[in-house]
Amino acid sequence: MPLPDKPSLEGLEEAWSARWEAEGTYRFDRRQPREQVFAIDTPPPTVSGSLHIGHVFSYTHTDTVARYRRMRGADVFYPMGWDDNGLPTERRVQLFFGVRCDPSLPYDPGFQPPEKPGAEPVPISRPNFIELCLRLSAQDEQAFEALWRRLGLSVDWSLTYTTIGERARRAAQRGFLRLLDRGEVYQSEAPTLWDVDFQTPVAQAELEERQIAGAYHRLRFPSVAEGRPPVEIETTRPELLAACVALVAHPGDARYSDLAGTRVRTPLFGAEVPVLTHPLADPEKGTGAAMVCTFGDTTDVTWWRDLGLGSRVIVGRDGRLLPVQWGTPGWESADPARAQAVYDQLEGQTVASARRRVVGLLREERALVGEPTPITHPVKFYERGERPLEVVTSRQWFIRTMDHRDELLRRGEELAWHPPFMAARFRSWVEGLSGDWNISRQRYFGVPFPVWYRVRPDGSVDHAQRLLPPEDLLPVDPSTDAPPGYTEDQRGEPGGFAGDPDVMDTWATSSLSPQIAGGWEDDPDLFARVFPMDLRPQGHDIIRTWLFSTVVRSHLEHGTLPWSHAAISGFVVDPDRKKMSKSKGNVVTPMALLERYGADAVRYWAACGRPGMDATLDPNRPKQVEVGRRLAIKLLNASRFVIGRLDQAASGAARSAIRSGTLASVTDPVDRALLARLGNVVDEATAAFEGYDYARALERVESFFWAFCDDYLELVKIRSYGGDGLAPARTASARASLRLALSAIQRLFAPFLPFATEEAWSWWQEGSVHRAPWPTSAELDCGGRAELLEPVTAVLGAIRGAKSEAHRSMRSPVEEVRVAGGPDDLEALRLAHDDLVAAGNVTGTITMAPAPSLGIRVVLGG
RNA sequence: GGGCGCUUAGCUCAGUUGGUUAGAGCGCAGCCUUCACACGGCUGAGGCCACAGGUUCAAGUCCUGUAGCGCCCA
Repeated sequence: MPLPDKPSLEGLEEAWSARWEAEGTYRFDRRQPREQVFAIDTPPPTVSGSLHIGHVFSYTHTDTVARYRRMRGADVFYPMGWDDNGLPTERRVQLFFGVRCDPSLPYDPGFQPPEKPGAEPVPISRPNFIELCLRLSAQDEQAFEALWRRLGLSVDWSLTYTTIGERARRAAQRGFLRLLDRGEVYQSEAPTLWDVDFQTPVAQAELEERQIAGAYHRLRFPSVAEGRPPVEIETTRPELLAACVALVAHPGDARYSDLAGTRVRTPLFGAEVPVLTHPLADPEKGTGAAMVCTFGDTTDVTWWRDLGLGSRVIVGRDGRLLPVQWGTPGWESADPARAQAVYDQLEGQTVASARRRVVGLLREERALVGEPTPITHPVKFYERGERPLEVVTSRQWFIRTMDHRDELLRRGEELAWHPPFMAARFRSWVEGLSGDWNISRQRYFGVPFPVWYRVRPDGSVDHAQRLLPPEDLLPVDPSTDAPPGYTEDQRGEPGGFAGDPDVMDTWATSSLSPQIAGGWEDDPDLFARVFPMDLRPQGHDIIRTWLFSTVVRSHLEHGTLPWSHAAISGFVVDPDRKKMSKSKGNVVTPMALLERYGADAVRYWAACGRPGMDATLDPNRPKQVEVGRRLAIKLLNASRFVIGRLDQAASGAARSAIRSGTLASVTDPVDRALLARLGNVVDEATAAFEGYDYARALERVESFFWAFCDDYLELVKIRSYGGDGLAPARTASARASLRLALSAIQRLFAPFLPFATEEAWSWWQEGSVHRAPWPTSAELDCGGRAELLEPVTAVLGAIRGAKSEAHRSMRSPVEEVRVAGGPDDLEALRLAHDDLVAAGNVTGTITMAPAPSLGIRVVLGG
């Protein structure tokens, strides 16, 4: 390819991504044995969201490592997945098409969504709804892929998977059935955090605490025994009074030591409840005593469990108060008729309006002490939800994690974390686990549980009588498929079957990403070549979710870690150090940046971010991106210059001799010193990459490159031209050194600036730079001494400084340079004498005198 | 409340077993339109390395404590 007159970054992305795709540059070669493979468990982005700059940031980190490994000769398994499974897609489909899923409707094969979403969502069947989910996520995936290609990710696009695709469904259902078979998954009626808007349970990992405004209501509970004083408690949820089953105080709280074990009556409802002690009762909060309800929050669940209390459930899944019969077992009252009369005013109300009503009633009964005190307090929310979570009791599937905590902690220690301190995130999460992993979701667009139940003769579902499919039938959808041995007309009929209506939590599927991408059981040959994988790259925000759940699944299914290394990326924050988020409105769209500055520039900025460290980005003035763009352009220009020098050799034979010039041609000490210094840089960059520290590698290479351009190129420029009075061997030495250095520099930058390096490489080399071998210090070793360059560049700098201070042109002549220094310095300067004279345009002499330290004086010519 | 991270030039950040006079880029100032590069280049100014103790011949680096910021978990 000819050297361009004026190199440019414009258009490189389109041209080279097309070429890489056509030539299969990043194709995984599945014939390679496991030892040759470097397998990456790439995070599948949620396609219904939008790709933001944080994605670009962390995926670039991974890509630099992938490219490094490929150049080191590894066969890199680097698939992309799309996480289309789950709630975000459902929400997007509902809004985009104006529909809602009604599972009771039959499938309509001819259904077309409305042109424009109407005011009222159109109810459609579950299969129709899922079709729309698939349709929309396919569109989103295309947009995502285009962005990734633009960014230059060296992904093998033939390996792409989705978390709702057939392979994923089969893997998730197979994984579920195997855990069920081994007793590691179980079904249970249990208190569960529930989002009343999303109508779904929420796992511990999806929780978020928010500070919200509330009020302490001080309630007076009369003692059952005559003559004893009442007990006062403070609560933020007076509407749950009917659900109160006990009062608790801290065992060390002297105020309540006499009362523990006595009984009190609930106001309004007259239910007799015990006063108990528990260490979780906080003596600092309110009166020190609290009421235990079934259930106001997770602490209630703990008290209820630890103290073996009965339950009075009053909040339904719709967030409204359930019907209750006072005076029946479990609902005892000193005055059942009155309790019922009170409760009848509350039944069917939302918790918020029930609260107002209860407060009014308490006030009338003088059971409310004083006025409510406004406070802000932490309340648990679903991370995507808008209303506080309720605790409801329902039938859910759980994967056992509590039994395996110690083993999981050991897995965490076994894993190599980059940076190492991220291991603490995993450890503290596992140590703090409070329950097994709830994997049930009452949603539609997810992997269904592959389970049916027998229907009793009376038409009720017998959850104990499960009907399971054999593995070779997977994936199944129990809502449309009949279990083996049954026909569809027996669905819901006495003696027939009923499908499990739930789908799995998204993490229950994406926790199998290594298995899905690696072809677990579907393609045993592939799986053996890639699993366990080498690297899991991801953000630190999902250590407790994705990383944790992947470790759990691999541990339980394969008895191993899913990968040996975890590389954790930080966040992108705005100039005020605020995390970028949609709600703050400080999100940066990556495509605009890529179009404006080019992919290499954006990648440079990303690769400057140390592993695990947050990076700042000012979208109005992305300075590091601008620096990256300058660097990429500089690389093109420097390449053009060096390659142009090589081409200056007149005859074709001489040219090819120079192009293939070997270390043997490098005879000049200055050139040898340069290659020695570069060899050190290669070693440092290699060591940094081996430790997954791409940022350090980049920093080393970049600082060498600037010095190479500023000093070395200037020093040998004249000599590399050859000509009058120059020994041909000295010119040949400069050219060979330039050639060797440029080749190494281009390869060192290739993981960071894939487009500019590939472009410049194509001007003079065969094949892709991304398939070229990573440089080694051995290929640059010609016995040079790197230190030699230091006094030489110091003198060069002094000459430039003198001219700059005198406001002279850099080409202006130098009359005399007087150098004082140690023997090594002076020896180095003697060796570089001719280059210094040429580069500095020294018309007079360079004189040298011995001295303890280096001193330089420059006398400019007239 | 517990854990983790950060605090170095106006800004963004390097600084890896402790070792000369603490680095880079941006920004700023000045200069150079030089035959790779004006989408440039060169030169320069600018720092009590958050604070207080300690270990050491020697501390930005190790230890202890304090403060501020951020994240995670209660």
